[in-house]
Amino acid sequence: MLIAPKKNQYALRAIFELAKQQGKGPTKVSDIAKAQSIPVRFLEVILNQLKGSGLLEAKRGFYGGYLLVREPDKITVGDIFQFMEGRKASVSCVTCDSESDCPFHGDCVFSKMWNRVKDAVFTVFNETTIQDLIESEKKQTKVI
Amino acid sequence: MLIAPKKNQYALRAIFELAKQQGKGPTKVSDIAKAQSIPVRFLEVILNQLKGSGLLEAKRGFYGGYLLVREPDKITVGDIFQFMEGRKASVSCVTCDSESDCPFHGDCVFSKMWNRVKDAVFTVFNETTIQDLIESEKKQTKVI
DNA sequence: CTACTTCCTGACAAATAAGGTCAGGAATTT
DNA sequence: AAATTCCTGACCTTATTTGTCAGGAAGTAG
Repeated sequence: MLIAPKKNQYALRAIFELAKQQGKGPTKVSDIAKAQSIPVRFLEVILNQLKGSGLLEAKRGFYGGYLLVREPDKITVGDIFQFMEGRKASVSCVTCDSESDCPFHGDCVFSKMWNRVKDAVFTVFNETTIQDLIESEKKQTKVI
Repeated sequence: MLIAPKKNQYALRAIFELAKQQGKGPTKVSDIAKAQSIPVRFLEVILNQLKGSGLLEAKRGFYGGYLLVREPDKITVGDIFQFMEGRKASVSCVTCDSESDCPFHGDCVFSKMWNRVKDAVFTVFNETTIQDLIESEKKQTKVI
C-alpha cells in the first residue's frame, strides 16, 4: 500500500525543514538534504518544482537558498501532496488510469469506494499542518 | 497516489464476481476473467494465492472452478486487501521500507500521520462488504 | 570585473516493482 | 483413458521511481 511516493515524502520533509529554519534567512539545498537525509541532486529537482506551488521561493548566489513564503500553520500536508500529484494528470478513478481505460466505462461499483478512500486520506492530510508536525516533534524529543 | 496495486484490485473483483455467481456451483477462472476483464493467466495465479485466505476453495477437473466458502456479507474489502498485503512483509511505517531503513530510527514525526492515514483507509475497507458492493451495483444499473 | 557560490534545467541512467506469460504437472469427472 | 480444470514456479517485459550529471544562469563579495 503505497500512498505517497518517496519524492512526495521528500517534498514534505523539505518543507518541514524549511519551516524549522524560518526566520534565519534562506536555507541551502545541501543543508536541507543533510538534515533530512535526502539525496542532494534529487532534492534540487524537487525544490525547484515546488516553487510552482507558491509555498516557497528561491534566492540564488552567495547566501542564497530556499525560504517559505507562507506561515507553517497555513501549510497543510494536503497542499504539498496535492501539488505534487497535480503535476502528473490527476486520476478520477483510483482503480483505472483513465476513464477511457476503465473496462466498465468509468461507472464501476468500486469507484465510489475508491473515492471514499481518497477523501479519507485527504481529510487526514488536510487537517495536518506543518506547524502541527513541528509541535509534535518538540513533544516527542526524548531528553535521555 | 497508489493505494492498491492492480493485482489486489483483481483479487477484489474476482471475489466480487464469485459472490455474484454464488449458489451456481464452481465458477471457472476463465469465466471470472471474462466477466471482470482480467488476464486469465494472471488471475490463475491470484486466485491460487487467495486460497490461503480461507475465503474461497478450488475444485479441479470437469465442472471444476472456484467457490466462496464465506457469505458475501461476512467478507469485507479489508479482509481481501489485508490478506494480499500480508503476503509481502507488512510495513510498520508507511514512509520507510523498514524501521532499520528509517533515517530517524522509526521515531519520525511523520509515522504518526501515516498511521492515521492507514487507519482511515482501512476503516473504509473494513466497513465495505462484498454484499454492499453487489447491492450498490443493482441500484446503479441503468435500464437505458 | 571576476571569482565564488548558489540555484536551474533537461536529459539521461539505474534500480525496483508491477504486470503478465508459459509449460508442464496434478486432480477430478465423464 | 480422455477431457477438463486447477496448480506451480520460473520467467519475461514494461513502467515507474529514483536518482545522477553536466553545464548554465543569477546573485554576492571583494
